[in-house]
Parts: sequence; C-alpha cells; structure tokens
Amino acid sequence: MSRRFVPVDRRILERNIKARYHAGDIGTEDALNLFDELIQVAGPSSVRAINCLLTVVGSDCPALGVSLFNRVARTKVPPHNVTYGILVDCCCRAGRLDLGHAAMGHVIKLGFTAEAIVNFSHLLKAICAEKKTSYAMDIVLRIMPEFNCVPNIFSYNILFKGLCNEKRSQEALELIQIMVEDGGCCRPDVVTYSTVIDGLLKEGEVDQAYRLFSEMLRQGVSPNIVTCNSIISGMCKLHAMDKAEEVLQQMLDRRILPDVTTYTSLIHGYYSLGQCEEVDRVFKEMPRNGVQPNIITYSIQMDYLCKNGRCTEARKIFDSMISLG
DNA sequence: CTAGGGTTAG
Repeated sequence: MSRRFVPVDRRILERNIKARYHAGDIGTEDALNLFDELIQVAGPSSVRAINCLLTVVGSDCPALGVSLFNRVARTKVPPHNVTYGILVDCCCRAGRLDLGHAAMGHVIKLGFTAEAIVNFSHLLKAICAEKKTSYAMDIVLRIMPEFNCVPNIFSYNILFKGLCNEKRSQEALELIQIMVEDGGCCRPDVVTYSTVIDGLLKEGEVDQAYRLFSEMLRQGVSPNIVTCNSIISGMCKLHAMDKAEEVLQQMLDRRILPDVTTYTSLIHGYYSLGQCEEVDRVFKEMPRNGVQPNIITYSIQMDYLCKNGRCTEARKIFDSMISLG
C-alpha cells in the first residue's frame, strides 16, 4: 500500500470540516463531535482539519482546547507550528501562562521558531497582560532574534500597548523614535501611533499626544475613524477642546467622516466646561454631516440640564426621545 | 488553521 494513500473516509471528513469551518458553520458542540469522529481515523493529513476544530473549541473554551490538543498528542498526528500557535493562545487565555511557555518550549525543540511569529504574539500578549512588559520587550528585542524569529509590527504593537497600560508612554515614545530613525521594515503604523497617542492622553499628556498625532501625519500614516475618535475623546476628557476641534478639522480635511461618537465626545466636553453655546453649535453641525444623536448623546444632555436646574427642558428631550422611538 | 490599536453616559 502506498504511503500516500489516505483512506477515503478520512479525506471526506477532513474536506467536510474545512469547508464548514470556512463557511463559519461549526459550533463548539459540532466541533467536539467532529473531533471525536476524526481522531478515530486521523493521520498526518488530518492536521489542518484538526487545527480548524481546535480553533473553534479553543475560542469558546480555551481549557477544552488544551485538552483536545493533548488528545492529538497521543495520536500519530504530528502537530504543525500553527497547531502549537492555537495551543499557546488557549493556554494563555485559560490563565495558564506557564503552559503557554511550555508549549513554546516544544516549538523551540521542534525547530519551528523561525516561523513562530504568531505563536510569540500570543505569548507576548499574555505576558503584557500580567504587566510584565519589560520581560516581553526582552523577548522581542533579544530572544526572538536569537531564534531567527524576526519581530514584526504586531510584536512591537503588543509591546506598545503593554507599555501604555503600565503608564510608560514616555518609553513608548522613545521606542517609536528608534523605529522611525531605524527606517527598517518595522516602521510604526496606524495602530502604533493610535496606541501611544491614546496612552499619552490617558496620562494627561495632551501636548505630547498632539505632537505625536502631527508626527504621524508627517510620516504619511493615515488615521482612521477609530483613531480619531480615540484622540478626540481623550482630548475632550482633558478639556483640550481647541485641540479636539483641530483633530476634527483634520478628519474633515482627510474625508474621514465624524460619527455620533465623535460628536458625542465633543458635546460631553463642552458641557463639562459649561460651554452651552458650543454644544448648540455641535448639535447643529451634526445633521449637516448626516449624523443623528443617539441615546448616549441625549443622556449626556439630560444629565447636564438636570444638574443645572433645567429639568423641564430635560423632560422635553426625554419625551421627544419616546416619540422618536 | 494561530497575532496588534479605539470611541460617546451613568
């Protein structure tokens, strides 16, 4: 019998699993049943179908994903690097960073490291979540290169998020400068800048945040609606309304249409400064850009009115909301 | 088949 002979049953099952996975048509229960079925007849060709099933189960219940992996390990199906990637993610999300490290140990032993960039990302994210970003930085800057695994922008962006979460946005700024000056393949992108600008604003550094936003534009990195809303919201919370308006203007210049979140942030900011004329101006501007207030916008408005002895006006808005549905 | 950022209130 040819070694490349794959039993028909197995092949049909594998093909069926992959097709259903790509159609988004496998729930956790289905995946468990299919796994039981497949594992009976599984061979080396089954690993991709197994990866699909592990992904489904693991994203719903990481601990169950780990136990399925252990069942795979007892068969004659050698896991791929990707299988280990799914495993690392399951371990980390199950709160078992120790097992995540152990799984990476297997990846290293099996010589998968050069292609294990995503596996490292899962681990880095979990390490940063434990506020051990310095350790994550050591992995990115020293350990990964030692294993010929070249860190990419994802690796760095995980570090940036970790630094900002630890209120170390100054170090994040320095790292951005190093990446820009290096001019290599790993330049800061929209996620990098958005993350660090957000971190600076959460530390109250309006001027630095605004400077970094300008730097981002100068570097030719385009913001998106999500980026802008984050910046505008942060600036409004710090009562830097002039800066928030400048960012709004930059949005309009770049044909990024403000949405209800953008305007609601501005309205909240102006109310908190007691600048009702500005609030009125924003309310008038919204429909001109095709944006309607939502329940949050009205709640902010009613909150302000009630706290300033204008309950009758608030009541009118409340009633109008009902008639607006 | 596995990876990164964010937003409006109370």
